[in-house]
Amino acid sequence: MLAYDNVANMPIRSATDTFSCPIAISADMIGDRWTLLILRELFFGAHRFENLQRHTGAAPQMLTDRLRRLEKNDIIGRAAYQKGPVRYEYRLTEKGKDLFSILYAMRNWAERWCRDGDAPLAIAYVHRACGADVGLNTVCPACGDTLGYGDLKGTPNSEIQKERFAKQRRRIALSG
Amino acid sequence: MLAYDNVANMPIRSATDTFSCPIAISADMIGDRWTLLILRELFFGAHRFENLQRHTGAAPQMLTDRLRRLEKNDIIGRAAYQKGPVRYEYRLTEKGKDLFSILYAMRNWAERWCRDGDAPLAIAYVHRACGADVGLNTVCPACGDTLGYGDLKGTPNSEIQKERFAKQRRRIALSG
DNA sequence: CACCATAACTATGATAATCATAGTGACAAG
DNA sequence: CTTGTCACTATGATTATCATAGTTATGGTG
Repeated sequence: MLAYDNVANMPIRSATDTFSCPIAISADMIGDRWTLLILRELFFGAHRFENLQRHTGAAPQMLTDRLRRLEKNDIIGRAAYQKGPVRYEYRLTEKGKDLFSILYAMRNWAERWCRDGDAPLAIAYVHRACGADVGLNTVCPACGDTLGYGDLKGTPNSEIQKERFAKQRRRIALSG
Repeated sequence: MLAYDNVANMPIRSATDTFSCPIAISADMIGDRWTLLILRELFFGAHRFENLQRHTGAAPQMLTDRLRRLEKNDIIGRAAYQKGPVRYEYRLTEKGKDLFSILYAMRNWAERWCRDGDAPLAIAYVHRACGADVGLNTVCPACGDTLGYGDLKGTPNSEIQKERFAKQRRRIALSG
């Protein structure tokens, strides 16, 4: 990758000044735990406040704050899905959908480096277009297509899912 | 992508329980602004405490804390580069180098969606192996190779760099 | 009409993280 | 024997996040 000519003599940057660096810009917009978990849930099909809260574990003001920021940055849109008591849902914009590549890279990295031994993948993805298991690749190993939002169909590993629910039950039992 | 069967009835998760979700694991390890900026700097060739501080703008305890965490997660290693007064430097492990795909995806996304009009890219990357400009692709548009750590050579846009230095000087002038 | 349920939040007070700034320790050079 | 370098620690103020409870608007049930 790029190397600085003279690292020592580069000027000091302030934390808030992103200086047009694209990584700093991305980090400002989505570089925090809650935002990433919210985005994961939006990609997985949860669109309502309550469900986002449920699946991420975020406190309501945390969620409100992060949703507002995402909306301000045009990553998600907020729209009423019913009148009566007016209720809103959140959906990824095109700009938001394109964050898929980042989330997918995060998933691939963690599955590659943070799995115990030869445990199965948490979620196996199949390329919709050709039916091939994509494994941990960014490009379909069968047909060579690049993989973006909507190109994959995921099936969570059933053992891991069972574990999830078991843990969940245990915690509720202990705390209740 | 995957859709929940019944989003509403999924159990509540706690914030600290990652439930083997690879995105939650990645988010825990690198999902914060400072960590991402530090990683950027490590990829760009800054390895010493002072330079990381200088380029990220992080306060020293912030930097210390993040470096310790990254070390604990085996993303970076700490090694003495001189005796005399013993001084340490930080370098990416193999696990750390593989984070390139995430940082590169973040760069691509921001350059695609957060640039004013037809402004040039902040940094142009060339595929070392074949010499082609890779643009904003994850796969070399000329030879089709996937692009990983070390495969690219970056050249910062000189106008943007000039702007950086100008802004820097202004801020120093104002605050001093 | 009273009462409960649902969903998208807001309010509150305690705890934890982050901030800017200053200081420390180990040495080397002048 | 003072000054400079570099990798940190210490400190006290500010800000963010936490768990929990409450609010608002409505629809359905008895």
